[in-house]
Amino acid sequence: MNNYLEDLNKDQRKAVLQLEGPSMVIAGAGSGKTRVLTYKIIHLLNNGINPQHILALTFTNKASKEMKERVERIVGGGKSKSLWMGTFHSVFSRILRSESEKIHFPYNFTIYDSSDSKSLLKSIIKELNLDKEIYKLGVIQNRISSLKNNFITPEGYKNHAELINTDLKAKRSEFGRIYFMYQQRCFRSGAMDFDDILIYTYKLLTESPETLFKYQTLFKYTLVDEYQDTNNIQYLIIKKLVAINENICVVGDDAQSIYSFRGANIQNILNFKVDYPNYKLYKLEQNYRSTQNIVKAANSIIKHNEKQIEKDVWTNNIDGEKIIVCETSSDNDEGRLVSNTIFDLQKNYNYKDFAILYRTNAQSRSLEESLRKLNIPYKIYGGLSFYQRKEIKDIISYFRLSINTNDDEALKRNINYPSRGIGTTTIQKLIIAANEKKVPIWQILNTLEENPIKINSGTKIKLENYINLIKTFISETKDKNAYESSEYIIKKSGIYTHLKSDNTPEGISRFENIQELLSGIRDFTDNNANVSLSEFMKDISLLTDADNEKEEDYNKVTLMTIHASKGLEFPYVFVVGMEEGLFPSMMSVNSQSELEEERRLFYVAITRAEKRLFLSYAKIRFKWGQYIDSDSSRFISEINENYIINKDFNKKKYKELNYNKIRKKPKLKFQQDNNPINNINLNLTEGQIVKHKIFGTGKILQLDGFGDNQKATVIFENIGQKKLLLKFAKLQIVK
DNA sequence: TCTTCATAGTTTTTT
DNA sequence: ACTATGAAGA
Repeated sequence: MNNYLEDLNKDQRKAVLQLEGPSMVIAGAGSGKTRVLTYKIIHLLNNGINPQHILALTFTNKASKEMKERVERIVGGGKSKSLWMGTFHSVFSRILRSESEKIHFPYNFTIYDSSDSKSLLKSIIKELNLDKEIYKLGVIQNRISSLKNNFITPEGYKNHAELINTDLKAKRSEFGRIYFMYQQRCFRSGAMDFDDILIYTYKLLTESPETLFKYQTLFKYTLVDEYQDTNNIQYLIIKKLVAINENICVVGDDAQSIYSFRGANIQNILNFKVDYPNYKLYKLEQNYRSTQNIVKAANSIIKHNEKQIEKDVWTNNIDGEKIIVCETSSDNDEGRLVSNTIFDLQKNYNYKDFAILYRTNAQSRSLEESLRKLNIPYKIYGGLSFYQRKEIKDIISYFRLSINTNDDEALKRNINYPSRGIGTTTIQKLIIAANEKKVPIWQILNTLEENPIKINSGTKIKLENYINLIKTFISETKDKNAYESSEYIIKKSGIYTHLKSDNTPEGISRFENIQELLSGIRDFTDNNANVSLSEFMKDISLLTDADNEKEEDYNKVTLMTIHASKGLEFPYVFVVGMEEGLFPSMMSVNSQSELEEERRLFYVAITRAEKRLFLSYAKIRFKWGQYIDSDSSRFISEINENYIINKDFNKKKYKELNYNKIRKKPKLKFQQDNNPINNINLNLTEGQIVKHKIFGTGKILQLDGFGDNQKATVIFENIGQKKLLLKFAKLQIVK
C-alpha cells in the first residue's frame, strides 16, 4: 500500500503526482493509461480527499467496475463505493434523478434504448401519414441523434436554414415536425433517450445556477478516461463542472479515436490547451503490452494518417514473432484457419488468451460455426444485449409501466401481450385520443368514461381488466421488494403460463431467459432485501452485453467487434475479414476523415495483441445471400513488411493435415457439462433413433440450423412429431 | 382479432 | 440467412 507509487514508471508517476490543476495525459496503446487513472484516484484518496468529491468518468460500465475493484484492492475500506465513478450516461442519469423536479421529469423517468426510440419514431411517422420510403427510420433516428449531439433542439432546428435546406433537398420537409413530436412525446412519457441524458444534464447545469454550483463544489477532482471519444455535449458538461476549481485530468489517445460516427470529436483533445492554458501535458509512450513487432507494425500503420498528435510509442519487450498474414479462399476457410490455429495453440495456453476481432457483428457466424466443430468454447459480445431480447423486453415493459405509467412505449408493448383480445384497432383509437388530449395513453385508459371513444362493451371489459392488472402491479412494486414484485408480475401478467405452454425450442429458450432474469433480480435483492424494483430498473437500459459476464464464461475464446475491444488486451489476437469494402468499410472509403478513422480502428485492433497477431482475409465472402469476390485490405499493404510474414491457407499443408484430421476425431477432453455448446451432439444424422428424457424414443426426420440454433424434427413413438432445440434437448443416440 | 404464409430489405461501428 | 411486414384466411 505504501509503495504503490513504485509500480509506476517515471512518466506515469509524474502524471499521478499532479493532483491540482488541469492536466492531460496522452497515452499510447498499452502504455498503462488505466493504471495512471487508477493510481491517481488512489493517490487522491491517500491525500485525504473524500471519495465523494471525486468524479471519474469512463467509457464503459465494465471499465468503471474494474477500476473500482483495483482501487478497492489497494485502498480498501469500501471507499471505492462512494466514488462518483461510471460512464457519462450512468453518472448523469443518477444526477438527473435526484434533480428530476428541476427539469420537470419524474424521479422514475424511463430511459429509452434505441429500439424504444425507433418504435416511437415509427408511430410518429405513421401518424403523420408520411412515406416510410422517404422517411427511413434509421436515417431519421441518426439525424435526430446527431442534432442532439450538436445541441440543436427542435426549436433550434426551426431557425437553422441550412439544416432545413438539407432536409428539403432530401425531400424530408416534415423532418422538423417529426423531431419536435418525438421530443414532445418522450417528455410526455417521462422518458429520455441516450442523448437526452446528456442534453438535460447540460440544460440543468445551465438553467439552474445553484445546481451547477452544488456539483461544481461537490466534484473537487474530475478525471475523464478515453477523452478522445467524448462528444460536444460531454465536453460542454465537463467544462461547466470544473470551471471553479479546474482540477481536471483527462486521459486519452488521439490515435484510438473510433467513435466519431457517434459524435465523438477529437478536437476536444486539441481544445484542451485553449480552455486551460496553464495545463500540464504528460505523454506515456512506453508500451508494456506488446512485442516489438506488434508495436512497430502499429506505428507503421498509424503513420499513414495525417491528423495526429506527435507521439513515439516504443517498447522494451522482446521482438516476438512476426505478424502472420493469411489469405484464405472463403469466409468458411477463414473460420477454419482461425479455429485450427487456436486448437493447436491452446494446448499450451488457455482459451481466454485468444480473441477474434472483426469489423461487423455479422462476421461472427462463420467463425462460430468452425469453433463449434472443434469444440472450442467461446463467448460472443455485441449483437443483442440480454436486456434487448424480445421476451426480456416484454417483461421489462410491465416493470417499466408499473414504475412509470406514462411510459407509452411500454404500454403499447404489453397491452396485448400475452394476447388478451385488445387488437390494433382499439390500440389505435387510444393512441389517437391520447394525442388529441396531449396526455399519456394511461390517462386515457383511466378516464374511458369521459372520453368519446367508440369501443364496444366487450372490449371495454378487456381494457378494464388490463387497467386493474396494472394497478395491482403498481401497488406491488411499491410495497414489495424487487424480487417479490417481479415474480408477481411475471406470473400475473400471464407471461409465465404463456411461455411455459410453448414447447417449441425457441419457447423453451425464452422461458429459460425469463428465469435467468428472475435469478438476476434475486441476486440483486440478496445484497439488499428492501431494494425496490424501480432501483433495479434504473440502469438497465444502459447495460450492455459486456456488463453481463457470467462466471462460466471465464475461460473461453472471445469474439467481438473491434469497437467493443477497446481498452482490452489478449495474448493472441486474430483480426479477420481484412478485405477492401469490409475493413475499411465500404461506407468510409470515399472520405479522407472516415478512412483515417478506419485506420485508427485497425490501429486499435492490432494493439490489443500482447504476443502474437494474425491477420486474415477471404477471397470470397458470403454476403447478402450471395458470394462476393474481394481484395485484401489496403491496410495490410500499409504495414511495414519487416514485421509480417505471408502465409497461404490454401496450401495443402494447413487444410489436409490439421483440419480434416481433427474433424474426424474430436477430442473429448474439452467437453464440459455446463457448456451449452457441448449439448449439441455433432454426430446426429437424419433417420437416427434417439431418446429424450421426457418424450421417450423417436426418429429424427430432419435437422435444421447450426450450433445454438440447431433443431431436430423428431417423431416420437408416443406423442408424435416435435421440433427440438438441441441446445436444450440433450438427445441420446439409441441407434 | 388472430394466425399463417409470402415477400422485401438488410449489414458499420454503440452509450 | 434472418427478421419484419403485410395480405389472406380462420
